Amino acid sequence: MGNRQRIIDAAVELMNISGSAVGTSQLTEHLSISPGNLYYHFRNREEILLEVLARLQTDLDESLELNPGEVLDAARLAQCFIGGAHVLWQYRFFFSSTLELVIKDAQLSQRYRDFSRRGTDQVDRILKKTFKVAAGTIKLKAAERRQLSENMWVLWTSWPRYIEVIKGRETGAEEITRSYKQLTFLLKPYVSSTFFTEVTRIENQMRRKTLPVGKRERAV
Amino acid sequence: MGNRQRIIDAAVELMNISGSAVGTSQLTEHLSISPGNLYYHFRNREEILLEVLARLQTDLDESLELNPGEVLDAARLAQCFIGGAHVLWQYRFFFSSTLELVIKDAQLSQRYRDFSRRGTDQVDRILKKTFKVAAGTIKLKAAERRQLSENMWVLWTSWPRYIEVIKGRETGAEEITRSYKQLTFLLKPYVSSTFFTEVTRIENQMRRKTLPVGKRERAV
DNA sequence: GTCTATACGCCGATAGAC
DNA sequence: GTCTATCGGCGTATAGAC
Repeated sequence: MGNRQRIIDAAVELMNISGSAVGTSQLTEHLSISPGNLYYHFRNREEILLEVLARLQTDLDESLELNPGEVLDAARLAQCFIGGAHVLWQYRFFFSSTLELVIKDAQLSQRYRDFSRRGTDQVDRILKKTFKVAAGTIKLKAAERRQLSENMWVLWTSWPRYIEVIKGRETGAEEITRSYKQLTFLLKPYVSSTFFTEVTRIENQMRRKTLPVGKRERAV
Repeated sequence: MGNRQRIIDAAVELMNISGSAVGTSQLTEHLSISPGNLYYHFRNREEILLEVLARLQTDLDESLELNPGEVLDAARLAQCFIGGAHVLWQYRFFFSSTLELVIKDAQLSQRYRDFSRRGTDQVDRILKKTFKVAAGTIKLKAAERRQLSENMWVLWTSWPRYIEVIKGRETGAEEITRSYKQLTFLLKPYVSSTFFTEVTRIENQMRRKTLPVGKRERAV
């Protein structure tokens, strides 16, 4: 793997550990490369973050983009939310210190706004399909559903760092299940009880799967 | 007002504007005092943040602490959530960069954990009283209510910075109403419709009051 | 309580050799 | 593509005069 990729990986890894203030020197030291090498691959620190954000977008799209005609059952919903939660966990530093990361660069700011908007839209489309298949007794208007989507997006993206700060490190991947549980709880009033039972069943299945195996985490 | 107080105020003010990386030099420059003066009042940067956190706790308690026998109607609930939202807005930098702020100091980390735990508990007590007075058709067990409280706490504290990053600066106080709206939406399924109507009525009242008057904000 | 002066380290970034 | 060497700036913190 080229150094360009390694630098991006290191940025994600170190910022998750130490926070958004991680600098280029720490990256080069961690990778045992020279400052000159880093600045050969990137004009400046913000350009690294632009790449990180692009990768985050790609990774998250993979979990959240639905095929047009696709029918969304509980298993598929779980796949979206659990897959997405993994991605959000991997890039958790970005959501907890967004201002600090983007403040110096107008382009980066705009890209993040687009990213966030897109995320909310994706959640909203998922909810729309969900309610089409498994509507509960309470019906939501489009504006209300949108409100719910935005709440879920903010909660979802904020959850990883919140947990980390509150529970300390070495919490890790088993909290993915928890994130899924908290998120789907917001959905509960608006879906049929059979649908929610299925959603919960998947959660329990997940817990049994991930917990005993232990550290299932990728490079984080 | 003594310089000690002014330093704490400046820390809150500048970190809201520029993020958690604001340093002692920027504080002293902003206040036109010497570095020596700052370090006369505080041993180090973390000690300033400890004071900020203490003030945040005091301010938030004022909005969230209930008298033991107190009955909680919609107006009182709104008072808690709107008053609290003002406080959270004033200290918004703290919730968006908690890790960065707290990571270097074990005491500060612990204090923040306590603060966060206390906040969740306070929200939970408010919900408990609310459901006692205005229970909806869906009943919650204590564990579920707790889940809801934690969701609300994370959403509530994350909301200010989220809005700021997404909508850009100069959004300000009118977003308090929005925060209240998003938060109470989570409550909607679990309270009686008359109670929620009342909650919404207060929101509209607020919007008419705060918007035309414009910048109602205190020193932020 | 407040100041000046200063030590020391880290960070972002560049120049130029290999 | 990668290195060494280096610059200027800023951040935390201290010593000691007033």
